[in-house]
Amino acid sequence: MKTYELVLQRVEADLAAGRLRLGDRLPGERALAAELEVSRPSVREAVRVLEAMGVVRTAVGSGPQAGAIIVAEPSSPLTSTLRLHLATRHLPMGHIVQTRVLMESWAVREAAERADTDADALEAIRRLLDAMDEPDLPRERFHVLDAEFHVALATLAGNVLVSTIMASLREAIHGYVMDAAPNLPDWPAAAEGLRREHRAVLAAVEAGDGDLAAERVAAHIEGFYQAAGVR
Amino acid sequence: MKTYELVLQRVEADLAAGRLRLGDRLPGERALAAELEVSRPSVREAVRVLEAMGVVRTAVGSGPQAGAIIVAEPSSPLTSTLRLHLATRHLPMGHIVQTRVLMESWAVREAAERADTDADALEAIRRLLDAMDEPDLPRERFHVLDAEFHVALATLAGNVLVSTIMASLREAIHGYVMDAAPNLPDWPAAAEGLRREHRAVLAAVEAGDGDLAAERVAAHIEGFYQAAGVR
DNA sequence: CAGTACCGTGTGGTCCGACCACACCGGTAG
DNA sequence: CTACCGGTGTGGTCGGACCACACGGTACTG
Repeated sequence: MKTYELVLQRVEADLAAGRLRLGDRLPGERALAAELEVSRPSVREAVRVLEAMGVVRTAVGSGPQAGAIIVAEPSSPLTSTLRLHLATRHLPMGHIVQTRVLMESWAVREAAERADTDADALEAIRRLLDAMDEPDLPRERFHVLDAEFHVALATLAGNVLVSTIMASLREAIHGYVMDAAPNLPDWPAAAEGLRREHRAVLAAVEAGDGDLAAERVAAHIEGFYQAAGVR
Repeated sequence: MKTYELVLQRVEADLAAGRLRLGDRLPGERALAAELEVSRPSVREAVRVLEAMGVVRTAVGSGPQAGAIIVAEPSSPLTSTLRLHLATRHLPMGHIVQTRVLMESWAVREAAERADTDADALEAIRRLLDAMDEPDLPRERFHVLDAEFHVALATLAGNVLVSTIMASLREAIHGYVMDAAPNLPDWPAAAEGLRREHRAVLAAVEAGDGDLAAERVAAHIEGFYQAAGVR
């Protein structure tokens, strides 16, 4: 058992037992080291891992906002882990696209069929689409808004795990999407098509037609990757 | 920019550029520190993060197996991240179950409908189910085999991301399942029911009936969590 | 008395140097 | 030729030190 794992165990146990809650501060690195009878570097390595997992956020200085604060940010670690593994080329892009289709189809079907879908959230999504109608929108900005649209869509289903995974997938592949964008021969026309498809998906959700929404979102995603030749 | 992030960037760039490949060794901690003009502790923190992400595996000693080796193990980091966030109680168990149903339903449907489903994999799954028929099987062992069965099912679909997420979900909640198992009033009868349902799911996959397989696996998962009262 | 500038204090961030346990590998003794 | 055994390089751990920073109370100023 490595020393820093001891620290991790301790923190996880404290979390599970409710001794540490969201917003609480971890004991200082020196205090934790003394308490567990390990060195400060070992504690630091553990804190780094927790930070990489999105469990704590660290800040220097003094006062309530300084130190290692317990947060719940599962998205960023998933994103960086996916990005790293994409970089190793042992995670085929096709599998990521397939997973996106799977999760987003389910999410829009779920959102369309539940009666209590958040009206404010729908309104926010409409505003996103309006922003994408802006002429002369830089490509980068378009793709960022596109990503926000898809994540917002997935969030409608009300499952934090699904929307977190969706957000991570989208962020992790953002760079690859941007690299592939020049492959589209006629960008203005392609963007127009994407806008139309977005509206169509949203319309199906609002109409409560889950099957149609799922079908449209799947075709939308697969169509884009095929056209852009992302691989 | 924190110093250890510099090291992370360097490694990710090397991976993306193909200068580091699976099985390669990272330069030694001292060498890396000298090369990037940072201290060894900073390098160590970065290596820890990479290890936590499942990108490298470290070992002491000398020779080809020592040092930090590039691996592709996306499952373990997902597992521990999920476990940690589960412990923070900001990741409802219900959402995890829902996600499992979503992904496993898709996986068995996919497996049932593709012609080239691996016969060896199916045979391995049958052996798993045979092992679960063993009388006097300890509960812990039963649940481990159960988990292996579900992960193997998900792997049939041939999507590494889906099977990885499935494996992580299953592992992350294993402890909670074990804690909840005593809630089942009549364990032998419950185990018998689970065995029957497993066989039925596999039969539907082998028969090529995707809809039936998806329906059965969804009912199986939801039924268990409802009966055991996991929350 | 009110406002402001200032410095003490505790935090994480970074670094250095040292020693340990371990696994391999090559030289050496049998 | 074989078996032993130390050399060597690896990550693992430690203690201590200094830095930059942010807060918070205090002392000074008006």
